[in-house]
Amino acid sequence: MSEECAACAARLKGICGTLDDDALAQLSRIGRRRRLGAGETLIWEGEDAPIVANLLSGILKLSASTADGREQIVGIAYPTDFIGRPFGARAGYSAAALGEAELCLFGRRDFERFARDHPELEHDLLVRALGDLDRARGFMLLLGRKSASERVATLLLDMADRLPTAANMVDLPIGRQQMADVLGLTIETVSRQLTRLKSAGVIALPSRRRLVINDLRDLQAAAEAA
Amino acid sequence: MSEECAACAARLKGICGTLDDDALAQLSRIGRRRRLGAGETLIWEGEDAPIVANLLSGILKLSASTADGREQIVGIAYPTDFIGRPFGARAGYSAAALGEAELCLFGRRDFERFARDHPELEHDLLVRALGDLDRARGFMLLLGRKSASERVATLLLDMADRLPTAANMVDLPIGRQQMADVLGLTIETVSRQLTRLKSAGVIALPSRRRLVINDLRDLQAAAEAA
DNA sequence: CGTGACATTGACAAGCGTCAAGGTTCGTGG
DNA sequence: CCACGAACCTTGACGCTTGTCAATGTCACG
Repeated sequence: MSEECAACAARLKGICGTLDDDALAQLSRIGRRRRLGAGETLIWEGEDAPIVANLLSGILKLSASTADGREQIVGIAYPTDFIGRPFGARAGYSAAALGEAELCLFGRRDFERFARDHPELEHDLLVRALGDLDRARGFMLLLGRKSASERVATLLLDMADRLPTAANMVDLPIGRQQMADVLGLTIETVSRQLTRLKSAGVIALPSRRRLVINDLRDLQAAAEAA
Repeated sequence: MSEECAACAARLKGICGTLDDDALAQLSRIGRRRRLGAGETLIWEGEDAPIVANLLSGILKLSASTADGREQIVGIAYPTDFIGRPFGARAGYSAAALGEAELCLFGRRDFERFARDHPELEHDLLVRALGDLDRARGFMLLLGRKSASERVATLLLDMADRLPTAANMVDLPIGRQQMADVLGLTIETVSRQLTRLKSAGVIALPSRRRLVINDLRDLQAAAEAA
């Protein structure tokens, strides 16, 4: 096992978490580190993606777009998440860094070969894929059937859930435009709904990227109807 | 291997397709057949689903709903598709038969145990899950960013692609309300868009459940913009 | 031939997108 | 430390798309 792997952020919770030292040593031989600058794209929608990766730090957005440029964010990757599409060449969506990010990259073919020899890794990938699928389908309900205010409230709750929170305060990892791209709305509508929730006293927004939840129950109510 | 398995529709393309005769014999011991009547629900959203299944014939809808009853279809299962959520108890969506259906059922726990002992099966499940995930994410773009006419055109193309087609003619497996539930629209909007496409000469609708594509290119164009 | 489910059509209203004009925040360099 | 500029966000006015409500039409089956 490489020095790097031993000290790696993803050693426990990333895809390497299931592997023993021997296997990890093998895997480390086909992997390499890479930094991504803010906004840099790792995978392009529609192209043959020759790589897969494990996200070590930072946040990536996974997005699909129409021919005329409308964009929909179809997933957000957090550290230790697996990125890419093994066992199938064409990428259905782009992956781009929101801010600086660090990854552990693998050639897709190399990785596939390695995975087929390591059932415990494939099991882990399966569990991750099923979780992603559950999340994607939950979002389909939001995108297909929820109103703007329900969408915004749902997203705030989601982020409060998945991000470090102290005393009901969350540092938002994305700006308004990206919230809009996640929710299938425009930036203006997101802004208006945030203002509404603020005026109603449900939340406070002490700065652009900081959220305080004043009344969790009201926010949960707003996420389910209104 | 049981008699039944040998003659089964899913023997080749279902999850059993990867297994050798010995393994299949084992699997057949924990599986059982079941018929579902039209509209019957196999899995309820939010409940602990104790089973998984392989669809043999018929079509199932996978759907999620809001507390106040709005429904979104998050997937459609065709014969040989795998249904259910191994390695996680709570079902994120319901599965119900559209018309008569026949399945091969497994206890979830039994199936999980079997899968962990058969890496080739887990690999197959992984590939299926990744495919489902791609499809779900493609639909997120549709639900978040496409107009009503683009959505309807996209669905028609999708069905023409995945269903038996003869001379540009497709027998639609679902009614207008279910199209609306797939597309995140109302039945009236679906109906109006179909009328529009019909009036434009792009398609013909000789009967409720029968579609003829007159001009494939126009339909493809309609799916991408307008 | 009648009945009920399914589909179409129309009128209207609401919700969200579009366009446009400020306002705020943050980083940079003076 | 302040001033400036750019990016980001908010707010307002308006109109289009789609949802809602209601009436009518059509098909399939008994």
